[in-house]
Amino acid sequence: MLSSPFDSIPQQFCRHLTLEKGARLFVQGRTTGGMFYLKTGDIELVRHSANGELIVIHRATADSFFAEASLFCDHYHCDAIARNNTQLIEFDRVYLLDQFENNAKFSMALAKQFTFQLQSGRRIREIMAIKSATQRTIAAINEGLLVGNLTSFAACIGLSVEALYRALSALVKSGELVKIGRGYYALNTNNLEKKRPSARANSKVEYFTGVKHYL
Amino acid sequence: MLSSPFDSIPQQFCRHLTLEKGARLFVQGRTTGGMFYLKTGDIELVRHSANGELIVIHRATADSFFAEASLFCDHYHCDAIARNNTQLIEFDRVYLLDQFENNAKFSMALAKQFTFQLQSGRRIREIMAIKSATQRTIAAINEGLLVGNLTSFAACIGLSVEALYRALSALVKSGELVKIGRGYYALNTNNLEKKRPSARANSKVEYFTGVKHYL
DNA sequence: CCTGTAATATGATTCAAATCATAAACCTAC
DNA sequence: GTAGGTTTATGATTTGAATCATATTACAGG
Repeated sequence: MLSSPFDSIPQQFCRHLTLEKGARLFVQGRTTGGMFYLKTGDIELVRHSANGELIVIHRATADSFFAEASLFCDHYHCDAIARNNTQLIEFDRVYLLDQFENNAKFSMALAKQFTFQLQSGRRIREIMAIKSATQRTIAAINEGLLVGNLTSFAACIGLSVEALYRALSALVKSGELVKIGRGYYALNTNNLEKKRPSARANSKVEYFTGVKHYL
Repeated sequence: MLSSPFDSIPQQFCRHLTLEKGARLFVQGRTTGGMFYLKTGDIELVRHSANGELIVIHRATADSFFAEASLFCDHYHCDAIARNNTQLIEFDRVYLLDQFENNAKFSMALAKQFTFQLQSGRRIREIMAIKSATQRTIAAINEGLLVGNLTSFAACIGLSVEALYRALSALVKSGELVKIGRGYYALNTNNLEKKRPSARANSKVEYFTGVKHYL
């Protein structure tokens, strides 16, 4: 479930939290307690802009980390609000910093985590720059981003749900996707073989397609 | 110029490189040599998809880092191609990993770098999810993303240059921006004061607005 | 089981950004 | 200086995604 090095953190440094929809996890200015892993639900990080309005700076979704930078900051720079009932784990900041001082293996594993998330985030940004709904959708699916339901997937890639449904239909029609069932789509591997150039088909190059690897 | 901990790396571990437009920095499968800081120019990281086409997974621009994950991987998982004449620095992987083992201060500074970049990337992603060209533009400017010329800024926030020019015009007309000169725009601070609620104007909360801080 | 709600799905319409066209300002190289 | 390329800029048109409307399916809770 939890990836390295979080799977090795002693339980006394993992605070398991449950938040009701609408509850605040922390507020701007509060002393930082640690970084978080979001098991289920949604957390929105919002900042009050200079002219008073709220700006969403990140929306964390299930099975992701957030507030990593708080490890190196004394105070939170935004509010964190639960947009759904959520379950999360807070990893104790003092423990993590202590591990950084004294446990090179741990700090490398953590830094590795961070760099993989950087990669992942940049890929998603590149995907979100794709104008065509259909092209963006297939790119996102190719990156393994289609995990939850279609509604959250649509939000994740910056499309309206309707646009996503139409894109999925088009991709099924064009043969790039197959519809497994209501709300379930998969890459059409047959189609993949057909389109792959023969030279490349026998290539010895190892493609880096594992998604979990990036996160 | 270079932020911590990169400003403290001995010169013998910093390879200064110059690439002609179109040149390859590394190719998929090659043994990793280190992570990079891009001084000037543009580097595109591209991957060959399963069906043979090229996928841009990241476009690094001036004054940014890339290939951080290569520190923890033996081989590059994409090609890096210069899209303009570029100057960059390669930080030796073996040195960095050695520092991780033996220099807690250094590894913390590096990890801090990573987390700030994570924050920054997520904010940009959130900005790119804004549909309205005008709203997206002002949000990006508020985040300090308008640094280079307007053409690259447009690409950075996923707008056509024309849409950006029109958004800028609209923002000048609405008073949120002021046009300093041809191609130069700035936030209208007068307008800001006017709109800011009086309660907040006297607030003691420190807003986290420094952009460099995030990168 | 029934009811309310959310997710999936598709059709019709609207609207805004992309695209195409054009031009002036500026910058560089010869 | 001027020729060619790039950036900035604006107008006209097209296109495609958002929006609105509607319906079916699925699912949770009483």
